[in-house]
Amino acid sequence: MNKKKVTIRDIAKIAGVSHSTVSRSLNDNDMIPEKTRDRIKEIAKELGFEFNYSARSLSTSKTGTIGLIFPLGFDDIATGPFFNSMINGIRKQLAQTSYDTIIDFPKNPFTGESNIKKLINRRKVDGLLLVVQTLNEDEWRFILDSKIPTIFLHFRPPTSAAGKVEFVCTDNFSGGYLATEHLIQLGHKNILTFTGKEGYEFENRTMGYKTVLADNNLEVDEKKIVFCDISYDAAYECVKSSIEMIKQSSAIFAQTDIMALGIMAALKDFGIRVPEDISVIGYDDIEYGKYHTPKLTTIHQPAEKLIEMGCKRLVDKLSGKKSEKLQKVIEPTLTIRQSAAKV
Amino acid sequence: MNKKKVTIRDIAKIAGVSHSTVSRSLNDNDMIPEKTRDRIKEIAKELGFEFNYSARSLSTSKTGTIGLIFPLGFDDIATGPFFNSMINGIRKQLAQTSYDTIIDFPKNPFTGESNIKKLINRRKVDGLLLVVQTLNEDEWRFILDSKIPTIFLHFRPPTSAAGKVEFVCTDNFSGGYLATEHLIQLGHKNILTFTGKEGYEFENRTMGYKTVLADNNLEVDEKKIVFCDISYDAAYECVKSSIEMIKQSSAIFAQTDIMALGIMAALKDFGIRVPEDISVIGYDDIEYGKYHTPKLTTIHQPAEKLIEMGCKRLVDKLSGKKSEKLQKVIEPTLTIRQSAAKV
DNA sequence: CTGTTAGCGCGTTCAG
DNA sequence: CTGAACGCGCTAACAG
Repeated sequence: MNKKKVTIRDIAKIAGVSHSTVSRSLNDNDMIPEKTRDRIKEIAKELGFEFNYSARSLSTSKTGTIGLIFPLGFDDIATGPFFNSMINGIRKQLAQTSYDTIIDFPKNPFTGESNIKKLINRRKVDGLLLVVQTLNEDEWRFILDSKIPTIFLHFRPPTSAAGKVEFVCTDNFSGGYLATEHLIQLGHKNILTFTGKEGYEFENRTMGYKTVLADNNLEVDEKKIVFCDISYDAAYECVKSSIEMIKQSSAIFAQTDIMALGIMAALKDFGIRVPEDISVIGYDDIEYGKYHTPKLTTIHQPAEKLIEMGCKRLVDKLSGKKSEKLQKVIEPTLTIRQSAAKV
Repeated sequence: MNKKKVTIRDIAKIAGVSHSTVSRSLNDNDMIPEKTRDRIKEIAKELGFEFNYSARSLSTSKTGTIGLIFPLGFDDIATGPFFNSMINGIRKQLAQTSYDTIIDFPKNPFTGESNIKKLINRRKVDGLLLVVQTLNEDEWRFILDSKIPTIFLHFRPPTSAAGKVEFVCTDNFSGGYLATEHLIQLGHKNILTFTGKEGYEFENRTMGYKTVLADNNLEVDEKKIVFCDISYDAAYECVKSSIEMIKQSSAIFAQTDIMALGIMAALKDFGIRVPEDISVIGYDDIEYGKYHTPKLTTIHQPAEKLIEMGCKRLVDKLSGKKSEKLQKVIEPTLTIRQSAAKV
């Protein structure tokens, strides 16, 4: 068979034209009469020809691949499901284009080297999709200087840089507000929240929690904000250490679904029923929430929409297609199931 | 700043040597005295130089990237956790090398095009890591003809091709045997198994189940093999439709952990206690199994080991390092927790 | 040991 | 409309 890689010159020879004619035909250049183009495409197809992207990149400076920077450490039960479905969503979205996807951690976990800089320097990608929380000064300068099209997905870039950068993320303040408001509307007055120890998204969710409390003339008690690692286990343990306070409350706003699951497991061990004795609302809307008993009421992050917008915009930029600058905060929505009930 | 990409010629000019000397130095060619090499490397580092991989590939035919073919549809609760941790394990393993990773579905979900062929044709990768169940004739020929180094991970290549190909997978027969044997040792005689409707891995697990039953002079009853979709929901429903048979059994071998979880949820709704009334053993050892009540007894798939072996071997092949041909079936192990008990 | 000279495969002027 | 010629950045003979 065709063991040797076929090049445009091979096609040229067969077609009896020069290799530039082949190049033009395959790139749909109007200069070449359609008849010739078709004939050449036909031959190319028969030979199973595809451009050699290395050669092509060298002369066009376009690689035809997008760099997806995606964090490490999300294979655990803590944050896994959400990010897992996110990565698949991105892959699916990109599969609709002709771009290939290089996936990398933000930093090399062994050397600490910045993969963003690496990919740019090696000229391996045309654009970047960043699912990262932070970037250091160095990386910022690099991205900006290199002018490489870049979109932040899910995480919001630092406000100082927000103007220069494109992003699409969800409104965590609004999500926190929404979750707590739902609890209030169910008649709850004494509401605890379990939040993460770090990360602006948690700060914002907590801010939403506080705000809606104040808006409804309910007391905001700092003690009711329980800081805890965002794993199932940690949430489980936190319940134990906060059990007295919990017994005096009628509802808990868990700032991740996984925490909600850990909380509910611990509650069960204490003989506290959900939602009869206490209501629980989560955040993320991971698939598993639907299968839990009781089914988890939660805040839905519109990840699909976010991914679609981000990927489309990046591809538009890369292909020179005009579209609006993307700087968008999407509103999360409330998904009512069974774990939160009237007081 | 250095807005323009720096090339080896720029370095050459600064160092007062020719560009080939720079190339040789940066590639650690012994011909160049170490002193010169160091000086040049120093300059390169200061300028933040990295090779332009397109150019490099064009002359060496090496891209410095590995293609990871990873299936679609594993973002769900059904099979998600296992494959999710697998993808992260591979990423981590590859991060220890200087290879970048292009990730792709086996086929483009929209056009149906083979991404394996695409990546090879476009000359985008040096080697392939295949986490796929099947390959069509066309793809086989392509891989073989192109002589691109390829390793099958997790899934075993069709036996007809097993000789020509390198792979590392786990022994599903042995896993099925192990799981059922554990149940037998606990004194169970009437054992059901919930298996998937398709996939050789399920066939083999079932074969292991049957074999150990026979080895222990226990009846093999085809009715006790419950075929069901491998999702949580499907398993849940299957329990309902098989409830009479279940009531006459004392143990269930669920061929995935997720099915085990669905089964246990359904059992609970029927007021059947695990493991007091019935024992359940799973397969996969997903993280969540540890958090379930009761904690799930299951078969552990040595994914880390498999990944390490596969990635190392591929990198060895790519770098020309001699190492043994990889054609290995790894034994799974039993992880005893709480969901299976003495009869 | 080092510089010069060819390509690698493709895109792109620039003539014709 | 089409072909010849050059260059992208790098590696690899081939001389010196």
